[in-house]
Amino acid sequence: MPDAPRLLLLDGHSLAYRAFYALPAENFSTKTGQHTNAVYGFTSMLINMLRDEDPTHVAVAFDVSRQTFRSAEYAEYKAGRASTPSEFEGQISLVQEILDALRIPFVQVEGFEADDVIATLTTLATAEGMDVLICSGDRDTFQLVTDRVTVLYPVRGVSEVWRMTPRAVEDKYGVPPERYSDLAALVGESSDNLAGVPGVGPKTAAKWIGHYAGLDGIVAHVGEIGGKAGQALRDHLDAVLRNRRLNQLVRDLPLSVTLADLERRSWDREEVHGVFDALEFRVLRERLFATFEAPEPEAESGFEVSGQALTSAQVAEWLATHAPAGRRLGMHVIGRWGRGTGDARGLALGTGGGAAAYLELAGLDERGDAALAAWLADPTRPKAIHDGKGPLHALHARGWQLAGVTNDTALAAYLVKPDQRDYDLGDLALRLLRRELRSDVTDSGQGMLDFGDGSAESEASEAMVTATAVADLADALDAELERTGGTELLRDVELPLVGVLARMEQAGIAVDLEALEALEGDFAAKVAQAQEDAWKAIDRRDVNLGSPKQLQEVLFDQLGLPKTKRIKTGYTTDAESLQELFVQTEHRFLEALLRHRDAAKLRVTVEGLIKAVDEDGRIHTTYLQTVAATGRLSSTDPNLQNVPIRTDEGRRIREMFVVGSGFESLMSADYSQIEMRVMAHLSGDDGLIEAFRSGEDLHSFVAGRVFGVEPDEVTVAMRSKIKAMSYGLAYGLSAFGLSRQLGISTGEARTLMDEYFLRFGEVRDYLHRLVAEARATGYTATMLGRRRYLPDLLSDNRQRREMAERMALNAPIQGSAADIMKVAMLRVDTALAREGLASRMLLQVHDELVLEIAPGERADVEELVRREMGAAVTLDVPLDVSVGVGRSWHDAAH
DNA sequence: ATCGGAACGTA
DNA sequence: CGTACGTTCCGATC
Repeated sequence: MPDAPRLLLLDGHSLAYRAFYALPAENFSTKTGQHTNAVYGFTSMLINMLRDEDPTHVAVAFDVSRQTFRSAEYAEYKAGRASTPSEFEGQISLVQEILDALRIPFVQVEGFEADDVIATLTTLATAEGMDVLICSGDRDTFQLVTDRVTVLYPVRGVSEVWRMTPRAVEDKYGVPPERYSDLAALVGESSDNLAGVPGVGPKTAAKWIGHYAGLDGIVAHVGEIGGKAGQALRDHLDAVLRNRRLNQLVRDLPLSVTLADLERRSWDREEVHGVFDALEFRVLRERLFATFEAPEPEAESGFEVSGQALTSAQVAEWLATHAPAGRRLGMHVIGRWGRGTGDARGLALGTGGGAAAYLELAGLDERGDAALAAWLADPTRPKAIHDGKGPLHALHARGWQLAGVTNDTALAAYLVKPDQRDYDLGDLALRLLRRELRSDVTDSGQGMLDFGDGSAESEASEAMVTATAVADLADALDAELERTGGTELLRDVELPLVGVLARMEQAGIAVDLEALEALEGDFAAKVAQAQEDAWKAIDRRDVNLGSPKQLQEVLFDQLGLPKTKRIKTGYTTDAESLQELFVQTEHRFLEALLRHRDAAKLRVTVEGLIKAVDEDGRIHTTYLQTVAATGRLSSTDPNLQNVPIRTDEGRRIREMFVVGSGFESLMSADYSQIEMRVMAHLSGDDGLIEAFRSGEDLHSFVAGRVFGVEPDEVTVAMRSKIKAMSYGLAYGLSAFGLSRQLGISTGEARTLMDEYFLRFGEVRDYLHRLVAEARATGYTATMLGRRRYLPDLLSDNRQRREMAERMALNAPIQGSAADIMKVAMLRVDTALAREGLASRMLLQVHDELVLEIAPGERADVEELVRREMGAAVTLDVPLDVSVGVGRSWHDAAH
């Protein structure tokens, strides 16, 4: 049975007004200065309603003027309301322009309120057997609620609604919807300037209504009601009856529209574009079209694949037929990989047109191997693959090279939407192709797919479907990247980087395992001693020092120490707070606990590294290229991007990373202050640019300017304050945050920031511009055009919005630095090969590269690295590279 | 067995 | 109430 038709009715004025107060007006205005926050919020709600409720009919009701039959009866009706803010002016007519473009009728009747129109349409619609949804911020509409009529009442700005069903009204107010007006009359409605009975709230009113079956009953028995409340009711009975007359909605207005006029119609694309363009609603327009023109991915079908298992003898011919010059194949490798190596068992190839093939790699003879190797290694034979670094290891392990990869669908999807947590092929196929990774494989040869084993056969089939999907997805993502300006980034940076990273992973870095194990023992002894001391200090041995919960019990219950910062699970026991407590109380337990924390952390770090040492005595990390939303790499299993360096004890761990046999030394090359340099360049700030060009110490230079002293008069304290502030800038640091970090007052921090921006004003302008542009376009972009989408910039939730603003500030800076480092890695890699050097890159730590230097190559490599890293991009400031060399990573530090 | 929170290491 | 990560441990939950 089809669903009953559903009518959605919106109260245009009340929703726009809600939106106006939910979204900050200063963040929503057009170039011409017209504020649009109310229009934006209303339209956003409208889109959500259309999407979530999928109504068959829609209308929006508006108030016409303040003069209504209600104000005629009671001159004070709605009096005392603040006059409409100037920023709200004109926004109602803009809402109506949008409705026109969307072909949604709006209805208004002179002398009546929007709610009366809604009540009338509700009455008409229910008589016709329709379900009705009312979206209004006016509680008077609750009187309309029935089994078939639901009110959606916005709460918390415009992001959430309460669904007021009969049950919900009863639960909330203790009366059924048809008695809600009685309750409101008794209690009063301050927003309408209708006073109720003093001292009577919803609870009392509901009790009376229940007892006397409504307001009529209450009036009939008004003399029986005792107590102060009863007397108050008798004193104010006229007002109550007046309230009741005024809050009664009119359900039989003469209207110029019929229900048939309210049926949803398709809109005119051009007109919608025009209106949204004028309002500069780029993000919202995307959402509108995404919601209504590309319905939720619903798999229409699987992939039609005509596949065959190839014998060695067939490989060359199949490739010649199905991958003629220039024709890209999707590939999928079956195997295992990790820690810089792997193994491949099978390879599936798909044309995307339907033809697919599968090869058992172990079974290939020389001829098949040669044919495959030639195709794989040929840069002019295009391939697409999904997350190809692992498969690359697997192919390398079998002696094959891979070239000509023109798309990696995981990387491409990452560039299109870098905030996703993973890039599962099946999800991408569903989203972009609307197909399921389902096998509709037909056997194109006679029994060619018969491996004599059902599971092998289905594995081969699935692999061919996957290869086909990769081919199709690659095409779709090519188009998507072209649209969003990511083509070059994929082709020139991310794709070539895959091979570089694979070689770095494969190389790994040598460690001194014996020394590492000795270090573990050392740290373990420190942990034991610290634990002993801590236990002794509190005279008990049953406390797990690694358990925040048990620590809270000890610190705040047993020892009665002052409470620290609140967190979800109680009070924090983080190192900073413990340190503060220690300064206050000098309790021995705290000292021992902090010592235990440090040692325990170092011990587990070392343990993790020991576990990660491979048979070749080296640690092979895995770099993730599609994880960090800003474009950085991340390192895992183990993470070699967070090896301690800040403390002496921690640095001992870096001594364990050493040069491997056959090499002469380790070299560390890092960019100094790359993010500040990016900021100087992108902001064009003369002062900051001069700071870098002068070659003086950056923080001293800046401090000198801010404090108005000569560079040699800058004190250590001045420099460190400025250093903290400079670094904080790129993170969206607030005056509050700065004050907390520096231990100064907020006022002092504010003054410091003001002074800073007085001297480096273009930096502030630039940072503001970043956020404003991101708000307008919906995304930020790095120097190489890497985008990050931040829809929360328009959230009505302040916390989310401000978080997004800090992300918008940071993403282009951190991301541009990441771009530069990626280009540098490609250049260094290429130059090492070109110059025939045997030295190689091992690690990348965001702004640092670690290389292993072959005998006699030190000077050449140093020159090469300085040159290539320094020339990765051309900025208005120099890109300084500092280089150090030594037998260990620690010794190579500088 | 799996998950979220807290804590902490890096840039 | 400063961004971006990954790992470990605990303790609740299944």
